[in-house]
Amino acid sequence: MVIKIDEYSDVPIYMQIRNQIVMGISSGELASGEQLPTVRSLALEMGINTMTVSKTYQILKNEGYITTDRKNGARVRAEIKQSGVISEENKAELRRIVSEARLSGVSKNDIKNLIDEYY
Amino acid sequence: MVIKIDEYSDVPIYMQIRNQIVMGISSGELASGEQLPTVRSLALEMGINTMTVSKTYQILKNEGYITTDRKNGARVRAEIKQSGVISEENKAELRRIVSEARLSGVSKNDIKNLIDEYY
Amino acid sequence: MVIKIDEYSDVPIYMQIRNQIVMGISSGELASGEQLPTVRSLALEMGINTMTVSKTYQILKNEGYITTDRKNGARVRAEIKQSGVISEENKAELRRIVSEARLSGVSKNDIKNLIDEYY
Amino acid sequence: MVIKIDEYSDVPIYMQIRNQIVMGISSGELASGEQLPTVRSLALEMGINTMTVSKTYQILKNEGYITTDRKNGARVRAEIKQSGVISEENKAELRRIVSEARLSGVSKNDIKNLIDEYY
DNA sequence: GTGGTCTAGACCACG
DNA sequence: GTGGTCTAGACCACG
Repeated sequence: MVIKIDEYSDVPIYMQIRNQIVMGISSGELASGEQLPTVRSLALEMGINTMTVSKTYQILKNEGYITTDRKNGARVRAEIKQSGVISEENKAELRRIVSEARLSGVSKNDIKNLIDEYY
Repeated sequence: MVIKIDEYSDVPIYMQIRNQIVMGISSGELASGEQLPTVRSLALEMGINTMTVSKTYQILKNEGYITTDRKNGARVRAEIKQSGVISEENKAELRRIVSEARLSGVSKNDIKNLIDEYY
Repeated sequence: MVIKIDEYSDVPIYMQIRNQIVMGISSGELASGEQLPTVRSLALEMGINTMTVSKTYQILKNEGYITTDRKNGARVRAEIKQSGVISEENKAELRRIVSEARLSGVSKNDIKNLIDEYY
Repeated sequence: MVIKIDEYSDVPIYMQIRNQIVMGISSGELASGEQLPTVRSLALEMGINTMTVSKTYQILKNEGYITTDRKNGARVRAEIKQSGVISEENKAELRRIVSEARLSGVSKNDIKNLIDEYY
């Protein structure tokens, strides 16, 4: 899986990587149980510091998306806990996006088509 | 229109205000051409720095949502330009949210229902 | 409140500080809404790196014990969410401690007296 | 006695095994003088490194919970020395757990009921 | 002035 | 070899 950093983005690097890995898991590009690159190799590959990648992995681990151990490195977690709900933060973000889309003249159906595309 | 600040949020205050005004315009709570409070009065009312409100208005103006002049103060722009598309940033955010919702076991329809609710 | 680091402990520094702040909040030594030392001042006072203190504050924030913002620094959160239950991790730890105490010849009542003392 | 490793736990494997054996001795599931599996067989059974099991036995021996010799292998120690007190480390841990439970809205009695259950 | 992010580099425990 | 911790130092956004 290719991870790309937008150096001009306001989103911190560790969060950009986190987001792309989450999307990779969701899309199936990263399979359940699949090995992730080591902290060092990913850092080297992306030209960033190991601490930054380490922070990403710790967040993903905390969120229950991956598991890490010193022996095997990081892996996509076999059984990701399903809360069954969208977080309040994400709901607020979704509402903001929908509002902006509406003001830009985007139809409700156009948004729903994007949902279909991304889901 | 009542604007509420979440002191626990990571979203900067100026951005929280900006988002709520945009959502207010989208929902119609803030009518086209409607006068917004002055920077000073809004800052006073919310107990925040005038610089913060000023920054919010500057952004809203740059985004084309409001107009400002010394005579009339800030007003909701009569004709907001409609690009007809969702910004790349918002698309990326939407994709992230959909991915996380999917991994949380939320169905595609549940998300679409939220779109209906927010649109 | 005085925070003390045991440099010979296996518990990481950031976690030692985190634990002491949590205990301070629980005991009331740190009042609701009370200001915590700034990252820089605490780091200086304890002779450790700001990153280490920063990590502590981020964990406490994540756990809902404190709130941080760039303006006011860190404060004990006014309304700490109460799950009403002991985490599985803490239950496992408690069970381990009770088992070891029992094997050391410590009576059930002695342990309960400690609970009274610490609660 | 069945020993189970939680691959998602931050507790090192050698410590997880150590803890379960100690709890097994305390509960009586492992009787006084009972033979423990050999390092090799336990490692094979659990699919882990013999070094890991060896480290576990070394610790248990140092702590006075088991005896080891080349002839008899490892056995639960017949007379485990009873200090009569809880170690300072365990007291600190207990205090942390009680503090967190209290802040989570868990009553003193709920904790004591757990003591009854685990003792 | 505050917390947040990031780097370069180091050492450590686990296995 | 792996992730985890920590330092010294820097720059940034927010307010």
